[in-house]
Amino acid sequence: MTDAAPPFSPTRGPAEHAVRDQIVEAANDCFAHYGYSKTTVADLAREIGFSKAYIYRFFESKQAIGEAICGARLEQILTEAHKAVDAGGSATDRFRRMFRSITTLGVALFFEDRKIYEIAALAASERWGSAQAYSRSLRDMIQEIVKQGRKSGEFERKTPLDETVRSIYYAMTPFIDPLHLERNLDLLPDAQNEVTGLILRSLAP
Amino acid sequence: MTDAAPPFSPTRGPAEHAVRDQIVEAANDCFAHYGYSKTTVADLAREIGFSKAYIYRFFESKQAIGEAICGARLEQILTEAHKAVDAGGSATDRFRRMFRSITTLGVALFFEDRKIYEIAALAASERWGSAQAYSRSLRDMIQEIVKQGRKSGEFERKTPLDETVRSIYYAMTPFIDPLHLERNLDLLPDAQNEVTGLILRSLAP
DNA sequence: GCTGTGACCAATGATGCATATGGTCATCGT
DNA sequence: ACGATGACCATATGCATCATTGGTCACAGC
Repeated sequence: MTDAAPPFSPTRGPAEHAVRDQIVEAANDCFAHYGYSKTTVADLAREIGFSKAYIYRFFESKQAIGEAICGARLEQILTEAHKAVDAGGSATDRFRRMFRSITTLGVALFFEDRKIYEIAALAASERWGSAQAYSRSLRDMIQEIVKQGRKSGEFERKTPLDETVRSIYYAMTPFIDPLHLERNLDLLPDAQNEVTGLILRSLAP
Repeated sequence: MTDAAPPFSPTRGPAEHAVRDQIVEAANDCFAHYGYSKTTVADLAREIGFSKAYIYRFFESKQAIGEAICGARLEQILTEAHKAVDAGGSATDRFRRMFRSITTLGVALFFEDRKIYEIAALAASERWGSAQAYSRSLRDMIQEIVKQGRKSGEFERKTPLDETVRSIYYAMTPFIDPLHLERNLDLLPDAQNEVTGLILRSLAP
């Protein structure tokens, strides 16, 4: 198991360090307040009382800081989704709750923390590591549910697992990917439920 | 049956008129060459040897011209897709060919007529009438296939037809919508086949 | 009534430039 | 070896200015 740290975001310097945390904290505040692009590295430096150069001892670039913020928030969503999944029930129920919580949390992020959402959208459009890690985790989650459903006889077992998982993920995309989600807000929650239905029908044995 | 004309694009003046055709032709050339945004209405006017003001006797706006161009091209794609569908076979085969031809033609447009593709992307992102008409036609096509598959006993009949059609359409989105398609080029053709599989499994009786 | 236009306006866009910004480095103090 | 920085550079960004552009209208010739 890899630890809490995102698999790979271009970072440097000591991984555990008070100053690193300070930077992340300041970035969280500033990015959420003024947005990623309008926050300068100098702003962050001033905020924590160090020089700009020092920040670059801990992060390779401004983007790396953005990835850390974005990645943390996405992991938070994943954690909540996992909670929803772990609440038990059939694989069908688990899938429903998983999908539903992911989009609900995405929408919440959009309305309650727009500036952070924008970072996530940027991460998605530029394929940042944090976004890739997020989608990989999501596919892992789907895989777990499908595996369980197959074991319990709830889901079909003919289609290769990988293929099943990927195709489900693609079908979910319009309600998962920040770039798509914000364009589909007016379709919620109906469209999402209908796609859930389609996916579950496709899993029927 | 509504005629060849797109259901509603803000147009005006006589529907059949040599000058209208000239405008469309010039627009086709200029847009394809220089792009929609870099072609000015004055350019089109010069091209056909009339004044700019005269153009506005036939089109309510520059966008309306863009919609005409875009709409025509999208209808062309639909026509080709229809051909592929009408080639016969089971509903499954029909669906496969339909989906495949739509994305293939989309990709072809992207590589062979980038500038026109960009108009389509713009139309999608701004929800132009031509884009809406396209998606409606697509849903109609899906519906026809599903209906046929249901009649022949190939597809399940429990789910409401409308819901089935919409959910299939959503699942196809990543490979249909210009905005999504160009971001997913690297996944083709595998991902598309996998989603096709998922959709067909969901239709199993 | 139909064909056709030049003059005109508000708003959007290019253009050029000063400033700000991301990022590096040599260096200093401990 | 670690903590920390100011000076520095190339590029990106904001900004003020001015030119284009989308769009309208009153009017002219037939």
